[in-house]
Amino acid sequence: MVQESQNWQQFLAQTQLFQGLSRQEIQVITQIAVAKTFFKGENIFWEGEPCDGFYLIKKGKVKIFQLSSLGKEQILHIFERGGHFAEVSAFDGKCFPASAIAMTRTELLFFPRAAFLRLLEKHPTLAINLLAIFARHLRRFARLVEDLSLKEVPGRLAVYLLDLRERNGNLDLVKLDITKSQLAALLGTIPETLSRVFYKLSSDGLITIHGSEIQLLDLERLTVLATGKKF
Amino acid sequence: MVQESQNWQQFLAQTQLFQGLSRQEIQVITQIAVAKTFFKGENIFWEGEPCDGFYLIKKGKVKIFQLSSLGKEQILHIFERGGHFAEVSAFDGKCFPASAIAMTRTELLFFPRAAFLRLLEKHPTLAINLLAIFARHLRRFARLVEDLSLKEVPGRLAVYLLDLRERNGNLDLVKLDITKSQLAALLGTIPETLSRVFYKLSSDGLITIHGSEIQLLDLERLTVLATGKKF
DNA sequence: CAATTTCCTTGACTTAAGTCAAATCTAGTT
DNA sequence: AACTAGATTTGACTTAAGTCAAGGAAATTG
Repeated sequence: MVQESQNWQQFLAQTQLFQGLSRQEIQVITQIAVAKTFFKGENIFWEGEPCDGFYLIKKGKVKIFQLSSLGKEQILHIFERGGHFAEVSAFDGKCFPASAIAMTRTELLFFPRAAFLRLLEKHPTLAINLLAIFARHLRRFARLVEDLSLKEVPGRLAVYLLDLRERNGNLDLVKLDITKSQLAALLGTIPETLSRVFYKLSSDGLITIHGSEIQLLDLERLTVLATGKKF
Repeated sequence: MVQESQNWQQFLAQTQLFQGLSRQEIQVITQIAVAKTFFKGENIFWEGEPCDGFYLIKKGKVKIFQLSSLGKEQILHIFERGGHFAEVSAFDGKCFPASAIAMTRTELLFFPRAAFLRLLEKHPTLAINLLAIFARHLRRFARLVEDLSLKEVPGRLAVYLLDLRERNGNLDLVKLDITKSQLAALLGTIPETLSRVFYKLSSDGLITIHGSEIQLLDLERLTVLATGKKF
């Protein structure tokens, strides 16, 4: 842990949360972090458990999700390298509002709550950074609610595909970076329904599908779908 | 405005956002606030408009909501006296993620964005307060997503009724403080469906209804419904 | 590379919830 | 108290999306 801290410091300085902090501050932060490793599929925490800190991803991919009593999954977000999660619980000290699972072998830095809160009080920059992060999460949630409540599955898929396109330099050929089952859980539906919606969009000429690669053929109609207007 | 500022100061000091600030700080804050009044039903802002500040409610009731292109409404939250909204947009400077309407005649204090951001940098207490507010909103949203995605309408209604009971000192006779149409929009459904669900719960013996007063007869089964387990 | 597991698709069916239209009911206002 | 605008309920119908079950595709692993 001690030798590695050199590597960490540069990494930490690049994250949303710790950006803008001085070397000294980063060094202090390094000292409170604890490394944890999780296997693929391993649970990091469950919804409802008490929270004792938050996590920063050094390597890997983490899924934040909720489960219904009947086993349906709603993915809230998927975090990758540099991402951090459970800051809200670490901040307010209440239980986790969702569960976390490592989607791949994952290396995390764990920041215990008490030390984190102390940092927060001492370093206003950190508080402002955290505000920006919370604001981003809130916007994401507002959009998720809008999608779940006011759009049908084809609309949500269109939103996702257009988003994916934008994230990948506006190329009309996009590649799904998660399985279709996971995509279904992210869109608030189930694999069977998603599969049928993919079929519908392709038979309507909006897209073509080859495995996980999807060609967006008709951006205009996809946009109409995504914004909810019913042609 | 100048004479009134005496009244305001005490009021501001009691809000979540400004609590813990000194008299001097409150005074500075008072000076940047602008009073605005809205009639019942008047629009305060629309989703997608650029944001130039946030609002604190002095009097009245404000509904924050999203509309689908077909006119369906999803209420995100209803704020009352002492509540504040649009802080996220004021903070990050992006467009409003939802619309706001005055549900009654409403008196607001408007805080322009630029002045607010300056305050935020100077007063760490304010930043911490705002973090707590954002955290609360995030938890509310996480729960809303869970309800919308993983629960059916009867379950969401049960959650609401049990919540309402708790807010009113655990009396089994609760009184709806919004119309049933608005409640439908809050639960992510429509009045017709809500009406049918009310009927079902009462014919199943879980509740009885007299207008806007609802007697909770079977807390156990209501809880089962609310937590999603299918009896 | 065979094997096993996980993922994806498809079909037949069920169901929760939305749509449309009309009849009531209610509360606030003149 | 009559009037009016909303709010609520109800009925008949449609539809999006979930369930269950089975077959095929793809990917991981020993």
